[in-house]
Amino acid sequence: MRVRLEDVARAAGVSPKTVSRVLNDEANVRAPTREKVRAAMAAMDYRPHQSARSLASNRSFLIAMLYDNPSSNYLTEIQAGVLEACDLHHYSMMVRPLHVGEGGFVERIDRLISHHRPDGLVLTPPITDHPGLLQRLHERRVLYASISPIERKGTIGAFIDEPEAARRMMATLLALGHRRIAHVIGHPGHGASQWRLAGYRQALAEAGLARDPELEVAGDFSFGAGVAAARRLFSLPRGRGPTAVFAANDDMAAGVIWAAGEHGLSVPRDVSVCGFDDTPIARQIWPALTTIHQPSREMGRIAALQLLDSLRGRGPGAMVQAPFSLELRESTAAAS
Amino acid sequence: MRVRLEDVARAAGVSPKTVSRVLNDEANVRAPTREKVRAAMAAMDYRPHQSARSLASNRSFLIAMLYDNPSSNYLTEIQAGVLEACDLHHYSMMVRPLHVGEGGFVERIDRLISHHRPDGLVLTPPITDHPGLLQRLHERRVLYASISPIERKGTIGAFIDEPEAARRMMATLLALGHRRIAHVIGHPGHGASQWRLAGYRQALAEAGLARDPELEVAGDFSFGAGVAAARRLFSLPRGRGPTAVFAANDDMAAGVIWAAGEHGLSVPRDVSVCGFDDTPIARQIWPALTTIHQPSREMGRIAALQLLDSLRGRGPGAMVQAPFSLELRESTAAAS
DNA sequence: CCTTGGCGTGACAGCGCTGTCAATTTGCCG
DNA sequence: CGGCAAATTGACAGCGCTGTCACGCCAAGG
Repeated sequence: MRVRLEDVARAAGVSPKTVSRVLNDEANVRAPTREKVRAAMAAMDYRPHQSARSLASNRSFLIAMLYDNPSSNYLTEIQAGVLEACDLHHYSMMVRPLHVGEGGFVERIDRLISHHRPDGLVLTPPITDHPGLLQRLHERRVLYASISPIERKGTIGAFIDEPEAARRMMATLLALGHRRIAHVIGHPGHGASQWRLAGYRQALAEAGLARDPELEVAGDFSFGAGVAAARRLFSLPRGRGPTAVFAANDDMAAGVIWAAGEHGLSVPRDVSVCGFDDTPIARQIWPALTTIHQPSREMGRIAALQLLDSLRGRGPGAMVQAPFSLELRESTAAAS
Repeated sequence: MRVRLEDVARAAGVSPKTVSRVLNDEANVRAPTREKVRAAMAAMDYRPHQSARSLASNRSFLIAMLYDNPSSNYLTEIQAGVLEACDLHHYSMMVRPLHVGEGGFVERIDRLISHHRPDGLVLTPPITDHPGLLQRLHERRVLYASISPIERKGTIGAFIDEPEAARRMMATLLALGHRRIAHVIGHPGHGASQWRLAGYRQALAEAGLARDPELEVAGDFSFGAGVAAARRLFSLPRGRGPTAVFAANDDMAAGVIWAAGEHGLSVPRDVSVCGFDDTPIARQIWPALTTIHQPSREMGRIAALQLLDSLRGRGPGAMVQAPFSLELRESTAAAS
């Protein structure tokens, strides 16, 4: 039979309740007692039974991560970060793919919560911004952390300064002499799309350049959208086309480069291309992509830690800003 | 307060134990009773409390998926499949990244099992083939399903006929007139590497072509390894270099195409390139990659279903063969 | 010196479910 | 219709832990 809390208590010469207190880092245990219990736990290699703890304390020690995001690179990074945080506090993590548009989206999550009873959720874009869901979570008093939500106020989690990052990217292109810079916009439901577009526009304005609606092309973060957008851009009459394309993420940038090949354009000689996110694909295409590096894993970790802090009653948790960096690679060059 | 099993029992006019029986699909409940209970459950929107079930029955209703694989595309697919199967049977899934080479690898899993007590595991390559781990799992009597393990005997899970797939790919290249075909080998620890190499060699033999050691280049499934391998291949003197490169996976094939760009070679005009796995990158590079499509998600689902079957005492579970298909795209053409 | 109050600890009763085993009912046969 | 085995149902005692509350102790204040 496995070691139970009761066994530890007997070995340490204290009551089960005291062992429980030590296990849960509760106050009001004298230091020597605490040490004695800790020693007994270690000596007996005691592993608390999570289900029993859950049943008795009405907590699950479980965090659920919800996503509706086609970018598996992004997701595994976030997931790894959340997992690190969970391990640190002996929580488990479960993951759940969803489809925001689908009927019964909120009900599906509701059922998930009833079934698995996670103590908290980690939301990723665009789930972070589903009003119906957020309201339901408030009603049910389910705590959650958000990664890069549109509305940061009153929410805990992690984000980067996206408009600033986009401006930085634009500054780089402008410094290379580009004046006709196109932007391939991300999925309309994502905050990232708005912010990156805003940064793009602001950079143009700051440089004293006029916005050209023809150079702002809709997309949805997918490779295919990048291809489609680029086809339109590269079909523009000479003089009205771009010398540089800033895609709102790497996948679309890869699509743009793909389409450049199709149109017989050489990157970066004929046209510069840059992306955003620094997913592995940025280094796996030719030429390697100039992009903004986003510390996804770190952001997952931070968000989960904030959530865990607030779950364990260690402060209210915060919305933490993470740093980004610009990765200058071979897909950008001076304007010809 | 939430609805408990006892409440359902009262509503249905039976004992709690009978409701429990219905909940667990046990035998020896008369059909009308079963229906009565089912109706009460539905009417009251009863959700069993997993922790209570776990505590009382000593099962966790949890499957853990273990991986040590850098390909996030592959992983999220498998993960999605496993999750589908888990949902079907109201199990939860947890995921755990690991590093096979690291010290304490087996102990780490041991601790994971003690802590979370999963009812079973789903293993992915190369964890499927770690002798120390498998022995430990047998000792602890932990059930597991494997995806594409080297040793299929006595194991449940899913696989595809890899040598046959590799042969099929080679047949395609041979039919295009290629005679000097290189192979970039996968990570030595993976069964897939052996099988794909074996299929490559067998196809050569069947075509009456001699093996050329210079054309079998070591790799490790990473993009970088593809680049390195291709640099060696493309530096071979004229006449000794390949007219086609069959990389053991898509990432390396992408690396080969990348290196081709570097060497001023045009794909597929100067050299044909093909991969294996059909991950998203196969369509996101230019030219799009001819490759073998592997139904990863389906394989994850099948493996998990086999595991669940055997966990729930519904038969012993089996090692199931899944179908593959050859995707002919733009990276291959007739030999020049 | 006696309160008062807070700290440290333990006794006890469940949390919501299932295993065990006994009680009851049913079906079937002679 | 009685008798017996099998099928069906229920009573009860936990699973391993924590919430609640009661108790004993000691320092500080009057």
